Amino acid sequence: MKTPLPGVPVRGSASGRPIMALLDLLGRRTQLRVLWELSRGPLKFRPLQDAAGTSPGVLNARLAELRKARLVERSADGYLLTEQGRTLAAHLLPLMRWSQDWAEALASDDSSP
Amino acid sequence: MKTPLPGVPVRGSASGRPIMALLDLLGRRTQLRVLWELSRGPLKFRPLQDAAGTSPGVLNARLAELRKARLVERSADGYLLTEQGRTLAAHLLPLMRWSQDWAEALASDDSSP
DNA sequence: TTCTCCTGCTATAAAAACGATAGCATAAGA
DNA sequence: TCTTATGCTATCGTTTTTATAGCAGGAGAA
Repeated sequence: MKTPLPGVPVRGSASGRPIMALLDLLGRRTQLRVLWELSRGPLKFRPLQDAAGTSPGVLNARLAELRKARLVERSADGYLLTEQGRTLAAHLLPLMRWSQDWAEALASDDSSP
Repeated sequence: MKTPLPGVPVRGSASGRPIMALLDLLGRRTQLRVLWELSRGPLKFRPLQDAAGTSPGVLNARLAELRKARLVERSADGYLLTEQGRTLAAHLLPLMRWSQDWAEALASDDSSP
């Protein structure tokens, strides 16, 4: 499948704007998850597959996209975020805190209708 | 389809951890895009459909998920981010800047091998 | 009332993507 | 040589998405 990159039209947007390419790239199944798992350190193919809970075919497709986008590269230790990949992942880390607040808010909603 | 929410198992993770529910929720096609478009202000169904470049069926599914997750609600002006939705969207905004840097880096990579 | 719009969907079918699983080629070790 | 680890590719059934058509309810005009 075509990797969304800045400068080219992507699904749902013909503008080629970088943000649209990014939202399309990250909006593919397990893509955020792969980034998340790699943000903790490099992983080889199978450990990454287990960590992300996906199939080899899908993982391979995601890795190809991330490599084309220069967010991931191979190293002796396995797949590794590039410098760019790390700055992107840095934006994802605060989501962990956010998600905990979200969970609490949903829990209190549920118990007080 | 089952909406991923904190506390329940989601695709690729049985842990029920909030971050996993969030990554699954956001990793559905056009979901980030819908949040992105709504972060600019409320939109009614068809304008939102046009803005996100999607079909009514998918948009309706995404809105249902976002409403179950209490990130979006309906108002007289159309679909609107909740307070929670706005704090999440606030984490997305820096991605615009990041994506521009990314585009520049890719462009200079391409031209200097 | 009847005729248009507009809005917010639902329905359907075909195409694309995904998930689960099997298996293969290569290389290192026992 | 036999086993194990690694990084995939292949296949097939299911799910999801895309594209498009259409409908019900409400507002306003004739």
